[in-house]
Amino acid sequence: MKIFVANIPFYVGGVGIRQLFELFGAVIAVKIITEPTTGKSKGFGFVEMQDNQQGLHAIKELDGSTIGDRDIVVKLADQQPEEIHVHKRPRISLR
DNA sequence: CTTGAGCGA
Repeated sequence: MKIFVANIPFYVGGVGIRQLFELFGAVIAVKIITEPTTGKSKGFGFVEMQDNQQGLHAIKELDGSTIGDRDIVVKLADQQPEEIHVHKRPRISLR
């Protein structure tokens, strides 16, 4: 499941957020949105978690929690991944 | 552009 995280302090990067969510389960990917030019964090990002239950649990526990000086916002992302089938076959293309 | 609402290329 995909999770939207906002109000992240600018000095906090992907690793920090990852560690936070790994407290609740396996994290597939973390993406902090950054300014392409400067590379500075926009203060929000996305976390994708393996298990939906753990994801919901993470949202429940982490939303409103405080990192440094800011209360972060954690909710379900608008656009969820296509489908969560455990048997994701690799897409092979031979050249 | 020493900046804080919002959902990414």
